[in-house]
Amino acid sequence: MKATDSRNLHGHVIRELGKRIVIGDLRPGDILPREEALAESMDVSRTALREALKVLSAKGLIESRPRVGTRVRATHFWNQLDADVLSWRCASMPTDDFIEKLVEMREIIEPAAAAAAARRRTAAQLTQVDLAYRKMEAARDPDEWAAADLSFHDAVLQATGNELMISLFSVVESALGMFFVLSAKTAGDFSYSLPQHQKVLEAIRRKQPEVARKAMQSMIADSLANLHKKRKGSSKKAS
Amino acid sequence: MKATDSRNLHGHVIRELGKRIVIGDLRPGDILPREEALAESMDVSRTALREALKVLSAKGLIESRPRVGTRVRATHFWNQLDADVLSWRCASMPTDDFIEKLVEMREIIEPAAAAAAARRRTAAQLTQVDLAYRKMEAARDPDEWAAADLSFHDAVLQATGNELMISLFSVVESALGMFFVLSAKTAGDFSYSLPQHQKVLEAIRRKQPEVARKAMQSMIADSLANLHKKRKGSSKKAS
DNA sequence: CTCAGTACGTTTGTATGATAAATTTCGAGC
DNA sequence: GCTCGAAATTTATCATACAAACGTACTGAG
Repeated sequence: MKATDSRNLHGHVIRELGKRIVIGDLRPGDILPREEALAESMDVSRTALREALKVLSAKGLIESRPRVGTRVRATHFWNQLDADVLSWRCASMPTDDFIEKLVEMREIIEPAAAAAAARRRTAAQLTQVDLAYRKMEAARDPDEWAAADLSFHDAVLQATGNELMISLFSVVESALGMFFVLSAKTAGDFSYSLPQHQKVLEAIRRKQPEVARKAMQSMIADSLANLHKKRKGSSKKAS
Repeated sequence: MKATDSRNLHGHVIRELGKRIVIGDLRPGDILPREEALAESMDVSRTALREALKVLSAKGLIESRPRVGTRVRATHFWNQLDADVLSWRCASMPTDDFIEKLVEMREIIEPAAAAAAARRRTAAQLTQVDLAYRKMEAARDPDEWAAADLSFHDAVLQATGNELMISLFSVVESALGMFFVLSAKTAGDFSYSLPQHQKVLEAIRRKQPEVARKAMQSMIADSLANLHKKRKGSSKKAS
């Protein structure tokens, strides 16, 4: 699911430089070495390096000008919603601060998506949500449940018919996934939230936006509380 | 404020190809001409063309593989939240459908942002919101008011301290701006929403998230109703 | 002495041509 | 008919050269 394909050489350069910028190894205002020198130091041709620089430039991380060089741009120019930028940040940030921002985004999107899905869903889209719910019901182990859960939320998003919302969710979700998909799988009783999913499903079936919104809201709140409880427990165990 | 710099040659190629893909002139699954042929047809070198292709590839619009060629990817792979992709769509879509999706995003973000701002604002951030409000109060003409209005909403977003939300809003807002910033300026009494802005400001000052959310919600609802009224009026006049 | 204009050097921008790598397709051998 | 390999095509990468842009510094005039 990675955006940059690291099979390719310039993809590797993109990641390498991108990470160094996002992590803070290269800070805003800094001027990168000349293309020739930089290319040599990374063992690629200037052509390949420039292709990478153009991509980073499109992500808003850098800016190149003749004679002056390539400089790292201020963070408010960065394409924060870019899948790569997000994943690079996730790969570096040890603080919980950034995770909370991601969670906040999820808390905003999902209830709104549930409401929109309840308002505008087609019959086919409802079928997809229903199908995902039944897979959750039928899940016998955490792996199956996690996969079905993901497809449930995905089906709800699809039912909104708003590709901007879908895109936003998928970006945030994949970034968040790096953190607590695993902890979700280690839950003792993985199906505790099944009734709440059912409430969301029924509200969407009956086209009741506000009911769907509330149900999704409480579901996320519970999920977060559960996660916090677990984290507290594990940190206790670790200390 | 454009993301792609059309001063450069490859920037021009990016826009040209990007638009043709987003508009639908080149459809998902289509294979582009060979790089050599494409470069010649656009009067650029293969180097410049490839730099453009890499950027479009990073935006998820295309995918290149040896021997197979460069193909347009399915729309669900597109970086829908990319500033360029969004602006290219806005430049083409004649239907109101897409605008409604943008508005929906705005309706989701802004109340949530107001609530988050009320919860976490610093004193300095409050000062900025207050400053913007006073500029709105002092505005004497629609231009001044529009500028102050924008800085008010921007200040609220900044006060959330969540750069993901800021980035999302700025992308959506700049896309929406293409449409109804103008109609907002043609409003007869441009300051009709001042009391509602004050409510938002006061709620943020007093750190009342839910009050701020409601105030922002009703403000947007009014703004939309006003816009619809105007559009209906103008379409009546046109027919 | 100050300011403006111009020439120069450095760095990115663009072009060209060549070679490598990957992958599909086709053919040969079993 | 099936499998494996060779060939052809297209992208991937490289090397080199020149053009354009933009600071910088120098020079000349006021």
